[in-house]
Amino acid sequence: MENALPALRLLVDGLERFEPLTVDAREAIFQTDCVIRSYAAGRYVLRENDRADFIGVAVDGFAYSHKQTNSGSRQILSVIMPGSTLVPENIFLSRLDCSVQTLTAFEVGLIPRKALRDLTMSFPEIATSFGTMLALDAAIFKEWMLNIGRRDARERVGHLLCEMAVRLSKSRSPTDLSFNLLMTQEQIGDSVGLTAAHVNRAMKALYSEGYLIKEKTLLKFPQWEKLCVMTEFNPEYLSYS
Amino acid sequence: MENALPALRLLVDGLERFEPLTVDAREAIFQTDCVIRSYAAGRYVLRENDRADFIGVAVDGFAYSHKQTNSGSRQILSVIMPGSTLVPENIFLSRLDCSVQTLTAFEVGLIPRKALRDLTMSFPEIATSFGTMLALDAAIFKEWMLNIGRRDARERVGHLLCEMAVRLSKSRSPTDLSFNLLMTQEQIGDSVGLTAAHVNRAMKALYSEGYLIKEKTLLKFPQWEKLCVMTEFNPEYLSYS
DNA sequence: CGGTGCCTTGAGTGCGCTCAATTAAAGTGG
DNA sequence: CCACTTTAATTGAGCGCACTCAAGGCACCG
Repeated sequence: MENALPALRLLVDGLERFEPLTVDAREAIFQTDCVIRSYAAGRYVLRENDRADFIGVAVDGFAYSHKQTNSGSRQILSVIMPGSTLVPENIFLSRLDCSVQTLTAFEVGLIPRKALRDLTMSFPEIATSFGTMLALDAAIFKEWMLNIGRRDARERVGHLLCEMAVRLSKSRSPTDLSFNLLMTQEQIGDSVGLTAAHVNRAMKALYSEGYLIKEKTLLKFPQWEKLCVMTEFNPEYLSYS
Repeated sequence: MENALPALRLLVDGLERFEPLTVDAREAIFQTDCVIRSYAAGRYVLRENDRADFIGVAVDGFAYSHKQTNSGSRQILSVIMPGSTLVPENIFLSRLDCSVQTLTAFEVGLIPRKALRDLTMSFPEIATSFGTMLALDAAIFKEWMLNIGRRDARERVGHLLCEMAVRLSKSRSPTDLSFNLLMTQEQIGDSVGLTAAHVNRAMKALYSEGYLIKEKTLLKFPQWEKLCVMTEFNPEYLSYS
């Protein structure tokens, strides 16, 4: 498998975000089975209620997890970017509580869940690292609940865009916060509990107030600080120490 | 400390919800320092941004975790009931990403975070159990996001009440789903992203449609199944296997 | 028996929704 | 490279759900 090693390296990097693993633990992860699978944009990678037999690590491309209402309206729960573990909760639970769908062409490394479970039992540091990963994800969930439940449209959309900018910048220069916005306005709406039409109006306002500039798909933040104040975005929750 | 042992027992029960701990692990937890602290209704137990030096286990009474907007509006993130670990994320993170405030008179067992961290490193099963606990909490967060973002007022309130009924029944008879509703309508509103006034109207509708009956604080569900259908409540997410 | 907190209700407003039409952009195949 | 198709963005008109603000009722508590 061509990309199996990079996938495992991404997983290890993710786990070591706060505390380095021991050499043995790292080695054990690299010995793990890992199959690469590719998806076109818009495809399902995981489906709610399926059994969690594999844990995915995003190697390339973007995706999102979501839940749906019977009437068909959708709530996006998280945005998955390269290096993200897909629904890390499923290391500990055997059934999926949400679906994952691709946003772009997407490549995942799939690791058998059982293998990872066994590793958590042999290496407490690995279990703890996964715990930290879950806790960080939960911090984002909480911020999203506040965002969806208690902010108005402009603030919601702005806040989401700030979060994505910071999350994407971790892998790049921390001063240039521009990024390629790959979500449609409908998907943005599904992330923040709004309609596509209203996301459009909110973004129009953000453009005209000078908070955002868009060139093709590249989104720039000419007044980053001011936007953070307006949307009450404080990046700390993305990396609680 | 009078109630230290019951508090630790509750913690062990919580951790063993899916998989039994080994005797050694259980024993190690019981050896842990645990201080009981009591709070009156309406008091803060934990404050956002404080350092997480202790992990709390709810022994008696109810509380909730929340985040606030600068303008003062509040989003409740979770309802804490006897046996709940207060913000289990904080075993893995050293800073609090939300506050905890009591709903009623409240008693917690406080365990030094460092002691629990050390246990997770000595007993991988404990780390894994905490991971499962986080994953179960995350499943509730996700359902709440869907609830807040994509359902109307009546469904939101009904869904929350169904969830509370089931969560409370775990410790009692699973057929009698009635329970003492201790949240004010304002707090319900802060849980589901509505105003107190509108929660009132939604509940009025639920009463008049025969979905709910309230005697004093006791809330009954005369048409449980129908209410579950209406609110799309499916208790599976509370105990994903 | 007055106080205090919560519930209840009304009137009026507005934010975000719905639905539909139009424009723009991105693919796609010849 | 251009017609054709598809998908996304944009905008308007009108509606309605939930909000705001305020008043009144009720229950519990000292």
